[in-house]
Amino acid sequence: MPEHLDERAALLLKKLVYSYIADGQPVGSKKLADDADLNISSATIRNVMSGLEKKGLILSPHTSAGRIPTEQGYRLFVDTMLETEPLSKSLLKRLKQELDPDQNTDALINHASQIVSELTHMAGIISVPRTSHATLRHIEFLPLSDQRVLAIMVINEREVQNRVLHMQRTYSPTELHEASNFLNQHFSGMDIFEVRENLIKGMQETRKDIDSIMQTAIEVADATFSESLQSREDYLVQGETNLVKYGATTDTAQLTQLLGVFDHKRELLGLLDRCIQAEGVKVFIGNEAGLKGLGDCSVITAPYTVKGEPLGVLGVIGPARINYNKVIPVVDITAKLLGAALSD
Amino acid sequence: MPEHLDERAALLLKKLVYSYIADGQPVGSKKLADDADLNISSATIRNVMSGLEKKGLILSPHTSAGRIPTEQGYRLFVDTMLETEPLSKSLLKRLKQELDPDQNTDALINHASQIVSELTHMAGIISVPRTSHATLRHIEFLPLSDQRVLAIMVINEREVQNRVLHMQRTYSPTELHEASNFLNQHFSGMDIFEVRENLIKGMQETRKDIDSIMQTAIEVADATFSESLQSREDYLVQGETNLVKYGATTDTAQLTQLLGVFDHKRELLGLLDRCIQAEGVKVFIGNEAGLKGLGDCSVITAPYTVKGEPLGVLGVIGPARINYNKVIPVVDITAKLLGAALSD
DNA sequence: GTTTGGCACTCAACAGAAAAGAATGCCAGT
DNA sequence: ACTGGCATTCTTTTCTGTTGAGTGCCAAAC
Repeated sequence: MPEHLDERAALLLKKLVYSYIADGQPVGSKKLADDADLNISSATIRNVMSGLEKKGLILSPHTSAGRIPTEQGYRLFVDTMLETEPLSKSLLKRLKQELDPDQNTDALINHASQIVSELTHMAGIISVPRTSHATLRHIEFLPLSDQRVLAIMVINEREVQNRVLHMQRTYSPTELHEASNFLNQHFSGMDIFEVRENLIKGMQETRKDIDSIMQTAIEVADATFSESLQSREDYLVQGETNLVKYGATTDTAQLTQLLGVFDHKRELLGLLDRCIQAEGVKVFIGNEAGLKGLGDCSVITAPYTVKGEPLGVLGVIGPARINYNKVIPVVDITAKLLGAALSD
Repeated sequence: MPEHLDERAALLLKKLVYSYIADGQPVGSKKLADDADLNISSATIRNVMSGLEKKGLILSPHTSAGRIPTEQGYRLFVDTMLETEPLSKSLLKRLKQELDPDQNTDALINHASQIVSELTHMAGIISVPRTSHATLRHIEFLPLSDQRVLAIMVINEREVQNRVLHMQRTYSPTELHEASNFLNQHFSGMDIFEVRENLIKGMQETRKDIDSIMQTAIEVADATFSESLQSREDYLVQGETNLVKYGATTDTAQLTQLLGVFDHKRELLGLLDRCIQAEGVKVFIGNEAGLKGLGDCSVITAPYTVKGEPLGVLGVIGPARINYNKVIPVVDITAKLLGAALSD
């Protein structure tokens, strides 16, 4: 459809989108004609606009209103005529400060989504990193009351996880201590999957003549890993309330529908998952995202990578009528900084 | 002011509140007269109502509308004529399941606030437990790159915290290992404040002839504690979006104002703090809470205790027009279960 | 042949005015 | 002490006319 667009038509569309983003008001021919840059009359603009409307790039909500961009209009705008503004120095500084590498993974993830939500006034979403290649760094067991054991694992250098385990019998402190020693000596630095496999193999092969330390280690460690390996696929939403504050004009019904999107975890996760492979920023406009209830909304995502490996996706979600110029770089840079912070 | 209320007047107020909670519509004399239970005419009801209005318990938004309860009306209702419904068995079961003691503190806190938010369709708030008497259970240091050290602490039997520390120099793995051993041997079971004091004393007294292990231990541990002791006073809000979905009628301006309350952390924290001492459920109606922007809203809180010691406060916040009968028990029971789960 | 000014037309948004409806307050009767 | 009735008061709704923004089209101008 978008057979090559007239240069002037393109410029007009651009101006229109900018104007609509700024005001939120449908843009009429007169308003565009008043723009000092272009010296053409409103009548001419009307002609061009009518062409744009035929191509499905803009539409008028009703007869006597101006035009607003359609989904495809936004699309074309974002694809071909977007001029992103570089971040201000102060902002960049703040971002770097906030994403200080001296934090554990969870805190980083949290801060990242929080900060984009705050800066863009949209809702921030972030998928937690999939621990695809989790290497065991350190493990420790502590006895609790009632046949329960507290397991603490350090994975991938930095990430600390802990679980409360229900065991079959009571273990003494020394028993547990020796077990963790054993595991740390033999398996530290190995991939967590390998560790598990090794443990299972060890259990089957030498069922009998296994010494009691290793026996303990295997039992407790197996319980730990089997719990922790279950898919940690998840995401985090922050600043939903921005949507309320921002889209003050939109009616409540639409708002509830939008917020309802977050209740369907799976779909949103699917979307994020699809973005993880793509490099750089992706912009979904309106129904492109394939989510119900997202009419007139945009989703902007960027994967964050550690050493070239995409770990997860950072993004924002909000009304289609947003300042793409500013939001896109924010998401982009934040994702990059997050990746850097995580890889440190 | 509430000089003893006529028995009939009280009944009427009760019916009125129920009706208003159910419909959200101002209640007229006719509607109450239609109630089969009371065989009095609407005219009589009007007389009684006029009395109630003089006492400031109800008011009419405008001349030709019915009456709605005032803050004091709600207050009286909650104080003297509330008949809480016991929780359904299935609900209780679900609550117990969700608040399974085999989780770490953070998860429990999270689940608790999530579940009350979900069940009550209000926003859930919960203050994280103040670690007033934090006894050190176990501590572990792991070296990271670049003079950084990962410190892992187990406090109060169950709670795991970790920090990334920036040290003055690089420490070797064995050095750190010995340091943690030293600390575990000498200070395990002590209050964390005491540990810190002891360390400082040790540092001052034996500045010179200290052996290198203890030196390391002191340095690293001091860094850890000084970071971790900073007030962990904080709270968590969950399900703010419920407020949007629920109060569909209210206009956006009021909504934004309400959501703005969560931006003033301090005030809300103050409120929660005040509740921690009170036993049992507390209900704040409207401006009683002393928060700006909370007109027409209620806050319902209940402290959760472990072994009689109040640790924090669980609550919900939402429109004044809520089903107190159901919400109060939910908050109550959840707080109790949470306490039980935490003390296990 | 592109651009422009002019003009008729459409339709949301606004503002009154009128009508409808819901409750109340009061009063007189039971 | 209750009750039914009635005038009164206001909101809510509906209708109506008016205004103004913006379009589409056409014929003239460049």
